[in-house]
Amino acid sequence: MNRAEEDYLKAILELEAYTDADYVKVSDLSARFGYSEQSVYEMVRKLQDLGHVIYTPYKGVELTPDGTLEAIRLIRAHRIWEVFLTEELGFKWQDVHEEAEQLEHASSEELLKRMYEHLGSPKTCQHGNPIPDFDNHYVIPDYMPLQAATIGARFTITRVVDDYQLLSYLDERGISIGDVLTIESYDALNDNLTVTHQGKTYLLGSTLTAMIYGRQR
Amino acid sequence: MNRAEEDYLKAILELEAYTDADYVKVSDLSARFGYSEQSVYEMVRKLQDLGHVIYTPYKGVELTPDGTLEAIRLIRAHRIWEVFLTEELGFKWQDVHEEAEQLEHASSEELLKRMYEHLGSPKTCQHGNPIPDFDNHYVIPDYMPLQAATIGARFTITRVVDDYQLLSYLDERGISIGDVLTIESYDALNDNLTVTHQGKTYLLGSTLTAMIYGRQR
DNA sequence: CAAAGTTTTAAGGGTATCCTTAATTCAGGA
DNA sequence: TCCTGAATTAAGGATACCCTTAAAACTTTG
Repeated sequence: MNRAEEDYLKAILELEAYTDADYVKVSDLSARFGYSEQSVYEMVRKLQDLGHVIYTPYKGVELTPDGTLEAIRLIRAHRIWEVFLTEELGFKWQDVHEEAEQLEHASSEELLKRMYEHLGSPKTCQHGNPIPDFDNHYVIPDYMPLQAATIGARFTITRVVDDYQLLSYLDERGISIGDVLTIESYDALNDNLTVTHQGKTYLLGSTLTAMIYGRQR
Repeated sequence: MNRAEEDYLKAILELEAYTDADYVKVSDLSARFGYSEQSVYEMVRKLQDLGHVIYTPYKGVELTPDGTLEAIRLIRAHRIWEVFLTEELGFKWQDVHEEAEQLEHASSEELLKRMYEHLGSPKTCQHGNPIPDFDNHYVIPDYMPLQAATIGARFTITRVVDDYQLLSYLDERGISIGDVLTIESYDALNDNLTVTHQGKTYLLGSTLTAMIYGRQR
């Protein structure tokens, strides 16, 4: 397992999860990495030879059980590092992605296990994404996007997309996971949602409301 | 700066320090890495083109100021990680070298600065090697090898070579940096030094006594 | 069901980092 | 000083992972 292979496997799992499909298109991987499709084909063939993926022409790539495990291992590593960087070293949550991206490829299982315990075995990273346990149970909870919340509801944020702009916006306003928003109104014309958070009112466009997930009641 | 370049620069600094010479031989680097001499020549030429080293045929390689800084940065990273792994995660000191070797290439300056503070700005790693500060002051203290200690002296361990066998030996016996050994006797025939540590007596061969450094009084 | 669009494969390149084998050049001891 | 062994350079290869351009195969849609 080297860096390139690991990046591909993780990307395949993430795209699978994101698009909710069993197959990931070569063109999607190509777009994701900014590599040519030819390069992706070559790597996909290699990963298939190594038994990590199965590639069906004109359908796409799917992870084998083996490849899934590797990908989950990387996602776990990534999120454990993210927690460490924010919780212990005081990094802002919008600044940890790149660091974790490097570290996840440089840490042994033993190290990650110890880190995980050291951090108190957190169930999610600070973005609200679940941290797969060391038995590789990885279920993505099905939260509701803020976009879909109903007027008057109280909406608890459980997960936000790891997007620099969004995270910075929320950080500046002191909004984080677990906080409650009250849905005040929706302006259909401008596609703006008005919410209140700890006494303050915010106008959120659909770009933001599509990236914030939670539960309403 | 990529992994290969970084490894070379660090190796050059370490070999310079180890052999106490201004120049490092290509053959030494070749032996150190287990690469062919030809490969080392190629990399040395590349590092010279990049301005990190100066290579004088038939003399050897020396680091430029720029190359020295890079190498010191890596050594600092390595040692900061070693402290973290032993102090915070409870790794045994003989088990941290490989982990740190990976992590040192995956951590930004910002991360290292935060780690360093988080660890309480330690002056040395747990092997007693100095951690260069962020102004890149790096002076290797000139300790006496245990080998050279005189009979009857009390010898304080200040540094041990990062060697798996040695570290395991010391770990099993609960001997670490700062501990005091009393030099009992020397058996010239078998080149064995007898020392006592916390009431227990040990017979140390020259392989070990050459890798333990300290101060005597 | 055929054209249009997408996906796949083929062919040929480039760079980085390693390799081996075989000259050639130099330094230091006899 | 000359010779020998060590150090250096040259030449040619391999693999990994990226690239572009272009042809071929397939899918989807009008």
